[in-house]
Amino acid sequence: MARAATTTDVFNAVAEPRRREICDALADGERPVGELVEQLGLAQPQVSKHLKVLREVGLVEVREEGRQRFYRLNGHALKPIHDWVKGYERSWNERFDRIDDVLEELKQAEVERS
Amino acid sequence: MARAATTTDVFNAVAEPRRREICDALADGERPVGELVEQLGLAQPQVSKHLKVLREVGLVEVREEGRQRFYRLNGHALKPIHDWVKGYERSWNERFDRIDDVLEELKQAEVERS
DNA sequence: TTGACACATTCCCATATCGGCGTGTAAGTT
DNA sequence: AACTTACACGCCGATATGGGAATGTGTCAA
Repeated sequence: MARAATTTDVFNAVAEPRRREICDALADGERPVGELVEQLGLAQPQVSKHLKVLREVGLVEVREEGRQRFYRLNGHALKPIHDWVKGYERSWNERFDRIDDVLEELKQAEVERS
Repeated sequence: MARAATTTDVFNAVAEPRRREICDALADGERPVGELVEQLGLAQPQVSKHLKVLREVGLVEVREEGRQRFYRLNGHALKPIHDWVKGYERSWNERFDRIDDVLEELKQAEVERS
């Protein structure tokens, strides 16, 4: 078996840096392909291909208007990534250390109560 | 050019489901390879290979003890993913809607003050 | 109709992948 | 020393990739 297709899930789709850049460029509203081509400095076909991948995993949606196609982001599709990573947030977020302290105190209180 | 190496960054390393499973298995403490093999139901060589990828991107670290190698997670390496995804959190987290409301109120107050 | 424009699709190709399988290597056991 | 255990590493093969380049398709303009 080879590596999983980029269109398998959002994790794979977003592993590609250019695809993340596209998301970023789409963060504050829809954009036609041409504008993305300019902004990313990539050839138009590659941008279209990246957009296709993003479409297939539901990260972007298209609106056709004349000969232009406006792509907009569907950030909701990123939730699975967020959900998975969130579990490890404790590693760098010291705010959780304080929660740990509180939990520890509660546990102590429990012990003392029994 | 082909697809970026899995060892390029954490995004690529974690795109592989089994590698995420390994992280999950390591979430609550270090484990020897054999235990991971059991838990994941994968062949030992593949687990070792996955671990190597995770090591190269700094997601896991090893501790040698006799003929065993205990791997532990370094969740901090996931921060880049979290940071990137967090920017889109607004899409699914309604809590941000309330923040938007607050910002709107502040803006209104600013307008009224001037 | 002809042409220009905005994209999408296709072909080509060098490359890295993941799993299967066999083998190396160091540590512990008898 | 011979054997076993716990891993790491190597080779193989089918496959999808991403960029380059060319071509196809639908829309608007003259």
